[in-house]
Amino acid sequence: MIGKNRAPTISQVAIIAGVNRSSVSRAFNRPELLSAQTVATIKAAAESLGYVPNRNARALSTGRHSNIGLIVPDVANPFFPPLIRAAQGEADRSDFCIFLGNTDEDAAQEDKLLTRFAGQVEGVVLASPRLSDDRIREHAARKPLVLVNRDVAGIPRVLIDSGPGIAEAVAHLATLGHRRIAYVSGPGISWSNKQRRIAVRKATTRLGLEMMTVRALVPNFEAGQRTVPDIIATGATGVVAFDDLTAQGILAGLNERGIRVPDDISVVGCDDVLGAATYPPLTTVSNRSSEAGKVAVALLLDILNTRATQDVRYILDTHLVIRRTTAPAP
Amino acid sequence: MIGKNRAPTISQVAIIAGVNRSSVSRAFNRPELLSAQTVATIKAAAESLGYVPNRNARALSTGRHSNIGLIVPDVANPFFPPLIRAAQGEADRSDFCIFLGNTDEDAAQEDKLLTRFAGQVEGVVLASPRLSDDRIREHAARKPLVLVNRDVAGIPRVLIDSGPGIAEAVAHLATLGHRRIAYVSGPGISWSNKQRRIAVRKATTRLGLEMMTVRALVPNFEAGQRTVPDIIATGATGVVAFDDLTAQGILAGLNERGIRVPDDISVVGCDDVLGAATYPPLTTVSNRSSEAGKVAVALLLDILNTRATQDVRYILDTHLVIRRTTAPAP
DNA sequence: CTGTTAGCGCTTTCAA
DNA sequence: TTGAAAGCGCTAACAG
Repeated sequence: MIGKNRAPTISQVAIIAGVNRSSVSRAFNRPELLSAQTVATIKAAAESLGYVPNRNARALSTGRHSNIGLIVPDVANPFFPPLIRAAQGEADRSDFCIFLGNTDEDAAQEDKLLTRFAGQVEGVVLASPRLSDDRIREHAARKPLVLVNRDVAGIPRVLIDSGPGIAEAVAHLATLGHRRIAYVSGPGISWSNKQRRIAVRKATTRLGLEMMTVRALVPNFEAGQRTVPDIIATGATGVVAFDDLTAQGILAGLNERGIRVPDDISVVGCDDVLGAATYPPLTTVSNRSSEAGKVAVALLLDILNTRATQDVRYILDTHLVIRRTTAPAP
Repeated sequence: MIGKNRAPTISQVAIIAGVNRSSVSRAFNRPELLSAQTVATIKAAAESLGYVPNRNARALSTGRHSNIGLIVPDVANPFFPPLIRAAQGEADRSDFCIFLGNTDEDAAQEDKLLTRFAGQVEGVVLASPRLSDDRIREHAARKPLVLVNRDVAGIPRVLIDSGPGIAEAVAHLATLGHRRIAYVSGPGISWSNKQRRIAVRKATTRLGLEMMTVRALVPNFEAGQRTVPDIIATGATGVVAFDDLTAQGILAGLNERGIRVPDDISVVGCDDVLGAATYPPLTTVSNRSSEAGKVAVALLLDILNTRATQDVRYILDTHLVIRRTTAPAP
């Protein structure tokens, strides 16, 4: 029988150290209130038992769990792992643990996880939530909440603004002589998608280009690939895709039909999650998801510390990363 | 001031429902012990307050947290997100929450997280741990532990065996008439690399093929791309790469030089982390990291339920996934 | 069926 | 500088 022995408690330490339980507690939290002698004895006793404070019990009495929740729509979407990793690192610096939640892009699941986390976390970071604004506000009213890539007034949020990057991308295409630009959209509910579509619209209008929209139902490789006929139908020579996965699918679909990139058509991705790992290497918009994760956690921790609500709207700018899927219009 | 209101407690519900606190508890955990009437009243009261049981407090009294830990070396390594996602899904089915830990491939960090999780989780899944066997055993003695891709006798573990998949790959190439096979290796220190190289060696020997090894220093796109001249130099018509990232780099490097895949040369990857997202879609060896995550959690949950130690050694075989980078030898 | 009574492991006044 | 006692929110015998 392994793993069945209960962890040593504060009382056991107290007994073998010959002190009261409260002293043991102090030895760990406010050692300056105790004589160096006592602290030493207690630490030694604790050490000998392999005692490690039960964070759970501590939380019950203090209300401070030193846990935060992190909820993402899809762990396996390459946009999120860097964000998760950075969030994790930032939490770690403050001795916080992270509860990870995966919602499968489902609002109901978000709700479920949020309530399941209740009572175990001090606050949560909600990345790209699918929940309605109202529902988000309700949750925020119960517990500190930081949003990533969702712009709800009054709720602290960190937003990756693809605007500048997209504007650069369109300008880049215009410079290369492209006059008809197709935007291949992502999920309709997504804040990012709306933002990107608008950015393309604005840039094309300003530069006097034509813009068409092609709909990809979900942001992934296959969906991108399937949009290729529609893209061809638009007669566009420049394509801006919702994200890199979609762009990669488009690349594949184009290649399949013998349409050369960038000779016949130029393609720009968004989020730079594939690095240079496509062929040809994808021109794309930088994503900064890792910074977003770090900042979101830092913000949450700050709110937790100051116990003050902050209506922060933290913007991370993006820029264009030119690789080899863009070239002069044919 | 948002997010400062304490969550409603069982006592508040009890008061407005006009019952004892224990009845409220029963209404949620053992409703069959109460009259339907009482349950209804209580549920209504709870609902009106927005009461949700505090899992933390429950855990303190029952010893069951319904939380597990999941520790991985690097969230951003594409091998892990599917594992994490599947683990999460499996835990979710049993209403378990997951603490996620990232160790940056660092044994000390593993230790740290393991103790930080103590008292908050019932057990943990350790993926590809860097800790010593002894240390792992110590941790396993305190709390149920399931290992992924680490073979320590006596500790329940799930192992992904790339051997069969690689053997299939080589056989597949042989069937297609390839006689000279190049293995593009991964990092020398890696256990997986060793395992895979040996598998290629064994299969080529058995089938009477020639095998050459080409060294890629790190397993990524650029390194793979840089091996192309060496690959060409070997005169091999079939290539087995350490992993998909390397294979993708090779694809790009080949394409750059006008060498057609699969017409001129066949390429096989390993780990199937890219799905069909390369062009041409990559023939590769399945990795099953997602199943590993699912199985590991299921195993852990089972151990938790039965409260019995099980010396399980769960092997996940791999197989060849034939896509479009392999064809008859020229 | 439902209330009473002890705790779970730890922190935190309040006294001494 | 240390101990005593109350309590965080919930569960679990034990009565009734």
